[in-house]
Amino acid sequence: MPKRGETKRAGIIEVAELAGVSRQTVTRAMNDMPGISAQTKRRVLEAAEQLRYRPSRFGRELVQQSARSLGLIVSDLANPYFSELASEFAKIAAANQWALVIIEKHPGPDTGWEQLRTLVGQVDAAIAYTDLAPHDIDRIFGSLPLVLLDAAERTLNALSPSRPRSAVNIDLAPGLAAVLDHLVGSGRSRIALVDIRYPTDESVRRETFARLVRDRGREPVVIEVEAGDDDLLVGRRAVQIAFDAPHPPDAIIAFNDMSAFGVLKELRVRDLAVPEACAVVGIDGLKIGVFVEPELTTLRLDFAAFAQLAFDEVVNMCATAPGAPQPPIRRHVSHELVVRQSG
Amino acid sequence: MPKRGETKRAGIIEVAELAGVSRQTVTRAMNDMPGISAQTKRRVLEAAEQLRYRPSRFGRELVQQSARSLGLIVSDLANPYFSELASEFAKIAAANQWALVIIEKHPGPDTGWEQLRTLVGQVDAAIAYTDLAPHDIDRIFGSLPLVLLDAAERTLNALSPSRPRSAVNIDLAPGLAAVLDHLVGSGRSRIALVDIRYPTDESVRRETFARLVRDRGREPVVIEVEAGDDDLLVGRRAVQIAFDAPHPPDAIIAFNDMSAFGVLKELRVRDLAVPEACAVVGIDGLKIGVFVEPELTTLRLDFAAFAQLAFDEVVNMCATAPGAPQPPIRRHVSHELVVRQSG
DNA sequence: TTGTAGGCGTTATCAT
DNA sequence: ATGATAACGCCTACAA
Repeated sequence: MPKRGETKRAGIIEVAELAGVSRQTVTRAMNDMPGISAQTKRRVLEAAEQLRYRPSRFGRELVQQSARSLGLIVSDLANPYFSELASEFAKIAAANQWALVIIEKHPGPDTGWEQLRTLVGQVDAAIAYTDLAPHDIDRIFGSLPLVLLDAAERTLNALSPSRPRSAVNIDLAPGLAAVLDHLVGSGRSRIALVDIRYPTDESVRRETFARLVRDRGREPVVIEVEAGDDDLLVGRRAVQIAFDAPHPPDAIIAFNDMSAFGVLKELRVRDLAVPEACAVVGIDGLKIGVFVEPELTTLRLDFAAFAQLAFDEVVNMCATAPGAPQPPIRRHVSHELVVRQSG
Repeated sequence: MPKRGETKRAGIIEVAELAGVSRQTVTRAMNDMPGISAQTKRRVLEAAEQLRYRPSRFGRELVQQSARSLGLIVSDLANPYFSELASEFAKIAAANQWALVIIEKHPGPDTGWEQLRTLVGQVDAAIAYTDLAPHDIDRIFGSLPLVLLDAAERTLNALSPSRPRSAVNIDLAPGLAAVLDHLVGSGRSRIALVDIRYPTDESVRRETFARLVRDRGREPVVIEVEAGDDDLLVGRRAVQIAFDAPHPPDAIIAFNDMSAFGVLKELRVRDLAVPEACAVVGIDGLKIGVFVEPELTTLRLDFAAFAQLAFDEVVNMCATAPGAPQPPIRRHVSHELVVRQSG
């Protein structure tokens, strides 16, 4: 029964009738299969064209048991961090004949909960970069294979153990150590970290940073900034806080590249030369880091490798028999220091 | 017959048997439908959980005739222009319960032709921002409803008229007129347009620009640059060309924001003050336009409106009966001038 | 080269 | 409240 107003689309049967052949012959023609004469094939394709026939995904996928649709949940695709990552997933997914379904889940308590469930229902596995609570994760994804990206330890530990859940996390310590060596080596003494306060936060960054700085005989400075919609403003705010205080830093490691751009901007507004008066280092290695002046020194994440790890794990989970145990896999990636002009 | 190594996923029948009920009762429990006792429902859900049961999309969609999967083809999702656009599509699609499938088709003759067909087969309609030849469009999309974004007139005219094809194009003239009024009004006399040469190009930009400039009693300057992988370099190259020539411009309208960033950068390298020595105006209105120094004056495109037009047209095409005529719809969007610091 | 039969997993309809 | 039956549209296997 066609829905209101819509006429039913032509099916394989109509095409078969119009072409005067069997359904099977239509299948052969449409899918470039052998065992059909050129003439019959042409007649069938003409009939299909005339009826605007297109094989139904549903019927086809049902019988072929395809299951190659990957959901990627990010908070905001307009954020270059997520779009660069999504771009890598697009390449990897395409190379493996998976469709990549992008789902935006903007931060906030219960924004579009039902919507999310609907979208997730269209997908055979998912990769999520989000700060959803463990409880919500279980409710939304059910027993769908899911790989979490850069999730808080606390979240991971609270996940239902019977569900297929893995994770790829970012290990900040090695990169941070490399930056600190670089900054200390170039004579910086008051090194600050911009740390955005998130509700789900764990302060693990702060502690790692403080330890690493002390290891190098310097005193750590942590600039705490409230999370905002706009990381650019977060960066500017960080500079305001740090430079309105008694002992301003001579090096700033931003929370990420986006906030580093804000740091650069506010320093320029205050006529503080970068890197002479203050070095600035970002985290992520976004492509637009070379757009600004001076070009941003940063800890680059290998997005392609990051995405590949997650994708491999998804495929792995999908291939595991449902009865077999699904030990949650934990993988890690870390950064590489890219020294440019800002530090 | 399960594929190599993989065990068949639990189906509704297994769940029904384990719970000791009929398939229909399982359906009722899984979908929160009425007509089931709380106790039975709980028993069924437990059985489902135990078997890691998840209703098959294929079976479900087959019987429900869903057809709510939208493909978005872009050349490079890591390019902020496309990701900001894609982000709007994600919001619109989600609000209408469509899944958004992102497909990257990087420029180049026959890169992943078969791959593209496979992906397109997973989708019920598509929106494409690409410079594919009309011939390839017909072969790849067949009779799939398709909306082209900012396609060349030549391409549109060559499309097979029997296929459901519409288009939303960008009308540059109104925005360009606004910029020129602004630049002339602030005393600029040698106004240049950076024009990237693409293979499929039509030089329509150049002509519109030249006409509008002459209308205002100034002499147009067109800086032609070969297309490259990197719009930033294109912008820098444009400045090199223009300022190594006898009469450099005092205002540059870049091909897009990304190349405008390159223009800004090269001007800074040459110690030319912006906007004093040379005004710079971008096109697109990307969010990162406020990240650079000085902030970029630009012609902003309303991405949300652009996407909404395309989406509405897709829905419209899908709702049209296959027998009914499908007159190709052509819609247009234009820019709004956003004056910031660079011009 | 072509046709026939069967089943993929689900939901809708109708009967109990 | 629950169950039996019939599609949904397609492809694989086999028969002609």
